[in-house]
Amino acid sequence: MNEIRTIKLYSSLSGKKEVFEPIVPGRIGMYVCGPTVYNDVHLGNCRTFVSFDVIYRYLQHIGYKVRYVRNITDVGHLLDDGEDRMSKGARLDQLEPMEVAQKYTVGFHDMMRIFNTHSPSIEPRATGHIPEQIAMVQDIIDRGYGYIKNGSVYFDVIKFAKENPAVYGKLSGRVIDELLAESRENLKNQDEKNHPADFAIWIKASEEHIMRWKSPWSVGFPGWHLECSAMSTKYLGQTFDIHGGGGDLKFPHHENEVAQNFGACGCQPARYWLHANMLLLNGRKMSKSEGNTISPQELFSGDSSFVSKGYSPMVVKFFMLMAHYRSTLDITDDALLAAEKGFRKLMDTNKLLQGMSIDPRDFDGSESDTDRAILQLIDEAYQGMDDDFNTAMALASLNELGSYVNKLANKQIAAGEVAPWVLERLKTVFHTFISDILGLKDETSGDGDDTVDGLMELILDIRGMARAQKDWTTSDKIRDALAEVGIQVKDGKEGVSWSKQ
RNA sequence: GGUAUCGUGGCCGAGUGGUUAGGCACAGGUCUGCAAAACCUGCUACAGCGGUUCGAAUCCGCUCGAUACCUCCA
Repeated sequence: MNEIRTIKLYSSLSGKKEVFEPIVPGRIGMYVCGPTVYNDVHLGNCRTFVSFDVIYRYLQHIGYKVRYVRNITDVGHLLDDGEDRMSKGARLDQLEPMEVAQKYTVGFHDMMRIFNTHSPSIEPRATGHIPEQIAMVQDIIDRGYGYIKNGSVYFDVIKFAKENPAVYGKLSGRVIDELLAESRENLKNQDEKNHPADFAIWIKASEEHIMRWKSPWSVGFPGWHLECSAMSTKYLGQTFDIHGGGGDLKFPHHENEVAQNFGACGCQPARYWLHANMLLLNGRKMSKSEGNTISPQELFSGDSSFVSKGYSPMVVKFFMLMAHYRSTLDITDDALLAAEKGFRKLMDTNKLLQGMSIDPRDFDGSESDTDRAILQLIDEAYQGMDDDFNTAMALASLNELGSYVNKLANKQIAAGEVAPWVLERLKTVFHTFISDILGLKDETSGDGDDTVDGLMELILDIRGMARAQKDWTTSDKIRDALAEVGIQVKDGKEGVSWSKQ
């Protein structure tokens, strides 16, 4: 068994990069906050889940057994008026809450498939874990951090923060004194909470509320942050390795999650907290109300004033991976155009590489500078991933490796300069990074379509014959006609190849 | 207002106390029947102002700007 590579990751809890050490050697428990299924999936959501998908894939690639839990939240998010989000959606659409949840869950899964992400190991639903949530509310009450008001249960943030000053606020950088000060002013517009910073963990359902369950305190429903605490505990244990999510969940969601877990068990839920950063559109945050937004579908179809054309899902994914997951990423048409070209080039290079072989008789038997450079770049690709999953760095190395591939194909590097085993290693690494780690796939080439491949072979063969006779009219006609249907013919030193644009 | 993060060349975007990130675009070249593709070369930047240092774009301070969070939000 190979030794697992040492990786570093940036944890929001400590605010710095740390060397990752699993609780159980060789195994990782990772929890990522999934979507609330009351709406079509947001593009920013896609970036977060693509980021964690790559993290999941890489951890597995380097040898960890990973249990990846990503929830579906189908209850528990409150609106301003206290109405549950799910039931509001239900009323508007005249659907059962579960119907709404089902519809958007399916849509979410479709989108994740379009982005070629792996399914989590477990995808628990909040409504499927009501008993666990009720049990956790009881634990919190038993440990003195919950109080009951008219059938609802609230988490006593002030008491918790005072008794655990090193815990509350650490993740999001909140200052407890400020929390206390701020509150006095707000004390007048009181609701049931003792303090504005407190939050509901169980809510008594009003008469017309459709989603309701029996509990010791009332017929009601669980609070918004509780499902993640309860489900992560159930499937990964009280303390697990990695907790992830979008950066905007840091506060209050994750901070309160920590408080709940700590309040229930006296321990930190996760050792490392990872947060993916936001997506911007033309330098500004995406906002529906300001019209500064684009949906995944609009991005794919080009049906939006923000883009000049449609971009395929893999181009969008590649674009996301060109940036580090912890940086904000600005979507612009120019940037997407650049990503599209870069992606196609990488795919073409990979295709070229996978078809290459070196005749051992050409190999001069010595290790060359080229060999060393290639091995060095491969190492750098891995180092990039080891360093907080820096996909941008890994892609930069792949691009540089790609230039060697092309040079080799163009005979600008002699075949004898690359050792056969180095070429094999390069082929494996390229394929591994593109398919297994980054989860990219070539969506434009013939993709094993024998009919298309056969036809293209015939067409290019005829063109070759025409060219041999210097019949430029015929050969150019073929080239131009193919270009019109989006097929680019590439005349190389080693013969003709083609790719779909 | 409070709290964070960030501000990199024409565009996007890594990185970082002293050495070329990478992609796209652009210019020149090689190759080619022509073109495309590919390859080579060039464009060498780190918001502004101070400070620390032998040396800072990288550390510190201030200013300006951006983004996020401050109980809807990936």
